[in-house]
Order: sequence, then C-alpha cells, then structure tokens
Amino acid sequence: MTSEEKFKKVISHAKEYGFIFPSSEIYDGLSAVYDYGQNGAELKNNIKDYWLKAMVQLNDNIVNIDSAILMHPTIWKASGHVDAFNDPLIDNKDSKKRYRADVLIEDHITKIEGKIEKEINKAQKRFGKNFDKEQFIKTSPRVLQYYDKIKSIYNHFSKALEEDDLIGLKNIIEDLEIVCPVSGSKNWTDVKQFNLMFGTKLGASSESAMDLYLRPETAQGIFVNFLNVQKTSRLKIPFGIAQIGKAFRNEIVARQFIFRMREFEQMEMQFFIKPGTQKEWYEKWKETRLKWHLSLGIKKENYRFHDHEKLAHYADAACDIEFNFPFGFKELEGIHSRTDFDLSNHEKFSSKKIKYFDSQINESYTPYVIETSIGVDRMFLAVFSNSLEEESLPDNSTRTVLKLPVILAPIKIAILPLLKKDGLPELSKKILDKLKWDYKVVYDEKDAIGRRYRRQDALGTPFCITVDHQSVSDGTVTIRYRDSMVQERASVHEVISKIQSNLNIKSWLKT
RNA sequence: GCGGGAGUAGCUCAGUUGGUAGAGCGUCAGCCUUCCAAGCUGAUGGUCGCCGGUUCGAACCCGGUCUCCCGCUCCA
Repeated sequence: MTSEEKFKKVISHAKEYGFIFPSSEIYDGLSAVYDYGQNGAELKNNIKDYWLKAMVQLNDNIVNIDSAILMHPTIWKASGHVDAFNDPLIDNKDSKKRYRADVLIEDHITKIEGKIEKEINKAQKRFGKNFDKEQFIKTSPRVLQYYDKIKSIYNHFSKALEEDDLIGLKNIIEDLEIVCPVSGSKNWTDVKQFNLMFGTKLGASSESAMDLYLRPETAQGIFVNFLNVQKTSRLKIPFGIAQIGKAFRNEIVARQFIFRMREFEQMEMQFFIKPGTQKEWYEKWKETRLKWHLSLGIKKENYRFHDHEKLAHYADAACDIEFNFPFGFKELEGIHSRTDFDLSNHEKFSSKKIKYFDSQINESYTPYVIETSIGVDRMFLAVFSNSLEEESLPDNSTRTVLKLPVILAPIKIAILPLLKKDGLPELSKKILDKLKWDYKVVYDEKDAIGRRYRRQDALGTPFCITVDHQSVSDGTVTIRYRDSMVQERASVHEVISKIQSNLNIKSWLKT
C-alpha cells in the first residue's frame, strides 16, 4: 500500500467508524473544518486527559487553567501577532509563485546595498592603504546615488506599509522593476492582504462593537494570567501553567485532513524559570515530552527532533517533535525557549508590573519561559494513523484492527454473550452494569461472535469479555485481547484486575 | 491562489452511443449457530456534490460552483 492509499484509508476509516466527519457535510462541508464523532470525541478526550495527567496531576508545580477564546485586542499587539500574522502577498503570474510583497522590496534594497559594497571594494583595491572609506562614501557620486535610491524606496515603502496601501506597494514593485526570482518576469498580480487571525466583534450593536480576534494561540491566555495564577497559587519559580483549548487561524491553504485546520485545539504548558537557566530547562522539557510520546508505545523511529534554524522573534531556541505521518515527517509538538519576550511585552503594553520576586536571591525579575505546545488534532491523527492496520492472519484472511494505545481507546471493553439465549444476555448485562461507571463499556449480542470481535477490532476496543454457558454455572468469563487475539478464561474479578493493570500509566514515569 | 486527480447508498465501486438508478459489504428485524467477519429470510437506504444550459429526455454532453486528495505556495 502506498502512503497515499494508506492516508485515504485512514480518512475513510475515521468517517466510517464515527471518529471524524467533515463539518457541515450535508451543506457540502466547510473547507478545513472537521467534527469529531462519537468515537473520535472519546479518543480526543482521552488524549487530553492523558496529557493533563502527565503534565499537571503528576507535577505538583504545574497547574491547569482555562482562559477565554476572546481576549483584549491589545494582547495580539503585545504578542506580535498583529504584525506577524498580517502579510501583504503578491503572485507572479508566470511562475505561479507567491511572495511577501514587503520581502521582495527588502530583498531589492539588500541588492542595492550589495552594489554599494562592491563599489567600496573596488575603490579599496584602487587606492590601497590610503583608502578612506568614510570619505569615499561621502563623496563618491555613484555611492551617493545608491544611498539616495535606498532612502527614497524606504520612504515610499514605510509609508505604504503604515497606511496599508496595497496599491502603493505594488507601484513600488513595478517602479523598481523587480522580477520574479524564478520566472524572471514582471508579470505580477495585485498585492493582497492576508490576515491569519479570525476577526470578530464584541458587542451586539454594530456601531459600538469592538473589533476582536479569535485567539490564534492559547499561550497568551497563560501569559496574561501569570500574575493571577502565581499570586493565588503561591507557586515558586520554577513552575508551569498548562492549558488545553481551541485556537483559530485563517490558514491560506489548509490541508491534509485534520493536520492543518482553521479551528484546532492546542495543549500548551508555559514553564516559568529564572533567567539564565533556560538552556537546561529547554533540554529537560525536550526529553520529558519525548518520553511522554514514547510512553504510549508508539515506535521510537516514528519520532524525531527538528531544530529551528530560523527562530521566531520571541525565541532563543526552538525545536519540533516531528512524527512520521502518512504524508511524511511533520511537526507534532513544538518546544520553544521564549525568553521573557511575552511577559515583558505585556508589561510594556499594559503598563502593569509583571515581575516575580525571588526570595532566594532577594531580587525581582521577569521570568523566562520554556513552552511545550502540542496540537491535539495532530496527536489524534498521529495515534490514529499509526494504529490502523490491515493484518494478515494465518488462515489467509485479513482483519482491520485499530491498535490504539489501551489508555486512549474510545471503548475499553465490549461485553459479548456468546448466544442470545439461555440467560447469557442477562448475565452479560449484570457485568456491564458493574463496569460502566469506571470504564467506557459497550454491549453487543448481534451476529456471530467472530464478527463481533472484528467489529470491536475496527473500533480499537482492547478487551472483549465473552459470556458463555460456563459463565452461568461457575462465574468465569473469557477475556479476548485485541492485539494478540488471545483468549483467557478467568473470574470476572480477575479479568477486571487484568484490564486495570493494562491501564496503569505510571510505568512511563519510572524509566 | 496555481496545476493535476476525484465526487453515484454508511463504505468500496459498476452504470453501454443520453432512455425511469445497480451490486457487494454494512446497518436494521428475524432465523440458525457454544468462540474469530463474509449461512438463510426480509427490510432500510441515493433529487448521481450543488446550480444552470443543451435535449422530447441528462448520473452521462456543456458552463459555473462547492468539497476532498496530491504537488507547488504560505506557515510562530
């Protein structure tokens, strides 16, 4: 099976078995938006729960919050999103390549600067030791001409940027006769403004409504609550604040099923530390997060670290944990050393003092931050696609089985009476009632037992409990394991403790 | 946004030169069956993605549009 076929299989299995549906499907769907179905919602919740337990419940210095999606608009100025998520883009009609208009102009300026450099080098060679660079720059007519040119471009450029003058930007590109680096042509489209943030309004009256954004990331909800949490929790640095929540980005192109969606969910943890200790904490969290992934039993070779070469404006180190999706290695989780960028910017924009008093050194400072940020939907896709198998059996038949990590499976146990008579359904339902508060359990009496096993395999149910005539007489049942298809007979009590030991997550902490 | 491919039942797909929409699986109701799907009977289910045009007549031809997949592009 090619990886493309495999990916299609993943998508159709997700739909057929109630994991993921296209949003608004009866109205032709909505591009890059998906709904989680009855089994998908369970699996997704289990992923979030597993993350929360590992990050918050197991660490006494990490707390969980849930901040609002709607936030004060100035937050996005302080965070840098208003600038960074707003790009004027232009297409070359011949090469079909898309560029940031401002980058094209900046590159052009760099080119002119290169020419100045050349002139200087040439002159240096000509004059040798007697060369006075300062004097040359001030007097060379050619160099002066170049500088005038740059100055004039900058004047127009910054004015156009400030006024959001898209036509002005295009005029600059045309006046400078900038060509496409690929096609070499000057055949440009108009400059279009792309804003990656979703706009919305606060207030029912259209006149007085305030323009807001749906948050493009959850992190800022943590930063703006830093003081609230720190003061009310009495936590001391180092400590972390975690959050799970929806974020929204108007992606220019959203693709690859639930990998890149316009509405998506993040699980983030911002870890506040003393400045200067960021290197060690960065390494620590890289290691801890990888351990979390591996604890689910997914093969190590499906993961790799990818260090960022080009760092975002806030970071002094950053990497991704990439996963081997059906369409190749792609980012699953980001670990960023964010310095004090966010907190100090919020201090500046809000005019509130955001500092931490460290009683050990009797000093107050702006904490540094290590961020771990993972996409819930990407994690879902990683686990789901990795678990889906077409297994060949010894009798030459195949079975479709979703080998989800037991702890994440949407349905943990299926209770199956071997026959629909002789009191077997009644006994099965008694066992069901006993288990259903603690586990997600289903009951199925329709069709031959083998077929019911396969049905549960396709849903990823790790355990089937089968009730037969012997169960009625001596109280023992059969437990059947999804992955091995092995069956064991034991008392109900023993079966439950076997299942419980499979659900024990503490094992990952020991390694 | 550009280029390529696709869209018919829940899923996989057939549907002849244009003539009232089919199969298998699934689902549901039964029957049969004591442990790994594909025994039996019956039923449910589709304005052929959507809109328009051509035609006596369109799943099929033409135009537009939406959605999905792949590549490019973009990406805190």
